[in-house]
Amino acid sequence: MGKQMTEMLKGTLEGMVLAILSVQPAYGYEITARLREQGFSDVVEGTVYALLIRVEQRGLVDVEKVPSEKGPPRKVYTLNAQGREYLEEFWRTWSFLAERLEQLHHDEEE
Amino acid sequence: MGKQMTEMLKGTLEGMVLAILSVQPAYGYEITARLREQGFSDVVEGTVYALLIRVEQRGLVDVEKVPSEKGPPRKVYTLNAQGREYLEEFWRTWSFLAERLEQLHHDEEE
DNA sequence: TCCGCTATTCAGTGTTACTATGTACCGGTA
DNA sequence: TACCGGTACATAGTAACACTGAATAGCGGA
Repeated sequence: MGKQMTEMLKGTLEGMVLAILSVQPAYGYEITARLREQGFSDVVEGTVYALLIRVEQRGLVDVEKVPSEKGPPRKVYTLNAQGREYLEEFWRTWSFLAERLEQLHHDEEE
Repeated sequence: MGKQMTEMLKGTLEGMVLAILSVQPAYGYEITARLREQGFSDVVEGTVYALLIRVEQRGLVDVEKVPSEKGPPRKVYTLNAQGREYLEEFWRTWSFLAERLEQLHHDEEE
């Protein structure tokens, strides 16, 4: 991944993680692995953990410690009602931006 | 506009400005006004000027001073060959991100 | 015992957009 | 002449966020 992607992820990575959590609860290491599998190859643990702490402090997710067979206990995050509201707002913002960008891309090719 | 949009613009605003310049040359004040008209209501001059200086220093645009009837001389920016390459890369990055987000949005609604 | 994988944490850095303010040029008007 | 509003650019300071790099810790297998 390049610098452009790094900058573009600012403001969208958070929404992506919340969207992942809206499908089903997950923990940091797992979320990171999933993102990397989907092509975001240099999203690293540190980034996701910091993000999870932020959304937790803002009250968008609930946390539960679950023991793991393979290592230290996992912190499993669940999207709560406030998080769902915030996620909806995220999609609205994203859609607005995506529409304008589509328009720009289209204009450019004429 | 909210905080979400502010964060999302990091990494996309630059591409948007370059896309505007790829259609036709323009100057800072004009670009700002156009963005604001299109709904990016709190993009301010200072932001765009700083961005234009950055892309100029990276050699993505050419600059020409043009006298104005209504005020101080305008700095008219034109996208050059290197800028076009960079813009193509921007669109590739954007498309990749947009596809994954569409997928996430879709998954979420099942 | 040591290594590799799982899993979390944290201090430090760089980039970017916004805030707030200042400078400067011009035309119109009182 | 003096002032004001609109045009146009510049810049120091701040906040937010993703990445770097390193540390800690638990578990199983060679």
